[in-house]
Amino acid sequence: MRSFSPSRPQLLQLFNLMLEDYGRQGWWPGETPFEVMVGAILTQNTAWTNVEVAIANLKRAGMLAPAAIINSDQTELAQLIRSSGYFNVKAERLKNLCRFLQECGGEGVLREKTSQELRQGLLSVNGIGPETADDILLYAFERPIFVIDAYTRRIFSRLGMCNGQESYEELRKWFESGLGPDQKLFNEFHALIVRHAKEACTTEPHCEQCSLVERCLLGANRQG
DNA sequence: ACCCAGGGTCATA
DNA sequence: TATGACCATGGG
Repeated sequence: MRSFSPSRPQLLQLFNLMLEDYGRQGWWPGETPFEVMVGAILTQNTAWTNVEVAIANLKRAGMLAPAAIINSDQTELAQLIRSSGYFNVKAERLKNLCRFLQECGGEGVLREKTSQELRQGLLSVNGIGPETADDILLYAFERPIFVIDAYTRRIFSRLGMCNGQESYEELRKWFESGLGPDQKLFNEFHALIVRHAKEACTTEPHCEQCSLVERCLLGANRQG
């Protein structure tokens, strides 16, 4: 079992192939950084379509703001986000996020912090784990942090580039050092991974209509 | 009826 | 450190 170590050209090749197939994804779907943060928590292990309903409910109720969420009744908040699943857990997590933002002095103050400080702060919030923290860092604070998720593991396992057992940090560090700090690239790359996983590289053991592996290998051979 | 979805926490060994 | 239980709705 090899460690995860695809070459930089391989990664860029893969990125370009997916970009040709799907085009730009325009992530994250959300009008404000705060909406992105809320979405990051609500979409935990949940289909995005279910989250859209929940966010629409929050907007309609005037609840899509830190102060409103902090001051809301948790049971009431949970009902608004019911469609996103785990609603009791997530209602508490939203409150935890908002308290964190408030305690830190607000979004503007956080924007002055380094990515490492910000990441540690987010991870200290109960209910925000590595992936949610990195969603927020990349898509709400526009930091060059590469998001790892189950889709990333699935796709790179099928490409034979990893064994699927690597730790979150191991994979993240590899992408970040391999690609260099490039927020725009990380943004589009992760979005394309999600798109490709849903569209072609599904839970079926092999993706029939997915020619990515072959095309990626062809590209690699052509170059070396 | 079953599986999956843009995870994370907590208890246990 | 590494599993397993738990959280829960909605679509295929």
